[in-house]
Amino acid sequence: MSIATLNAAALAQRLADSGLRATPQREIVYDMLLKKRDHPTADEVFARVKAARPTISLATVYNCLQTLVSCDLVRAVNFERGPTRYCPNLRPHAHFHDEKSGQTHDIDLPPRLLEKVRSVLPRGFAAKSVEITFHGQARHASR
Amino acid sequence: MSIATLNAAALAQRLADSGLRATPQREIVYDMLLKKRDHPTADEVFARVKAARPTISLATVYNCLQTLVSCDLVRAVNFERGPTRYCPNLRPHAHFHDEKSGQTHDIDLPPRLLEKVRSVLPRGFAAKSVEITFHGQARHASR
DNA sequence: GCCTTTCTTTAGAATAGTTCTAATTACTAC
DNA sequence: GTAGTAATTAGAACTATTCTAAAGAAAGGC
Repeated sequence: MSIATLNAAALAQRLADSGLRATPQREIVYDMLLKKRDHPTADEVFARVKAARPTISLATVYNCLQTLVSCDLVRAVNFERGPTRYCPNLRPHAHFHDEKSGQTHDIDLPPRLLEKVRSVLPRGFAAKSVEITFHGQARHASR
Repeated sequence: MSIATLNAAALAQRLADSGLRATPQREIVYDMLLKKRDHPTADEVFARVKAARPTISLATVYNCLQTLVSCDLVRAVNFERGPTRYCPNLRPHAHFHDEKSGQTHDIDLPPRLLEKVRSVLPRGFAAKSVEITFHGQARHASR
């Protein structure tokens, strides 16, 4: 069984859990995110998917991305008011946004640190999620 | 000397440092941010300023806010793709975004914690800034 | 297997927030 | 005062995204 098939099965399961259907569009969008994990925008995903399935529409790409986010298979990432970027990395991690190159890097977060960060919240604040973003410059242009 | 006068003087100084002029528009926009620190959007600032100076334009409010941000007197805060919010709190702090009420709360960050967070960056990553955002619900609706 | 219902996709219009443009107005320095 | 620069203004333009309405695909009941 290929990796793609495995992913497709996992995707179908997650979708079913939310009462949604597995469709070719959802599968291909998810596959593209897994294949090149460079935090693409919806437009970039659209371009990549279109190469393999020219009839797909931008609206569908937006729909699929939203669906994947709502199934917790993909994270939506925002820097300032730039276009939303999509990230299939599900481990707890922060993002490093390189202001020169525009590239985004995942930075793994040790669970203990996340706990420490959460612990600064005063009584009465219940956080569902914590987002940590670095802005700066990375020495190595690629990754 | 009143507080507003002090602020105006501080603002004028900061602007001069950047080779910019102190204008009534910049002063009033800054004053409004200091007066009600509820992380208003540009539109909200526009409405508040307009009450005191009806001839101001939305474009000017955007210009002034950008100027204040570039002078490091104000921080721009973004949640997902919502409108940018503005915050005159210059101490290092995180933001708690209450998903129910839409309110934003400042959460002070101990310098040691910020250091710890920065220390997760691998060699080669030079962060100019770190942003920490909590999403969830706060017990007390007001603040 | 057909029919109904529900879900999904699609193209294009619409929207929100922000920035741009070009003209006017206000300062500042000489 | 005049020249040169900076700031403001109204409205157009722009970008990323969502909405709308119609068409297409899949699933369940019988």
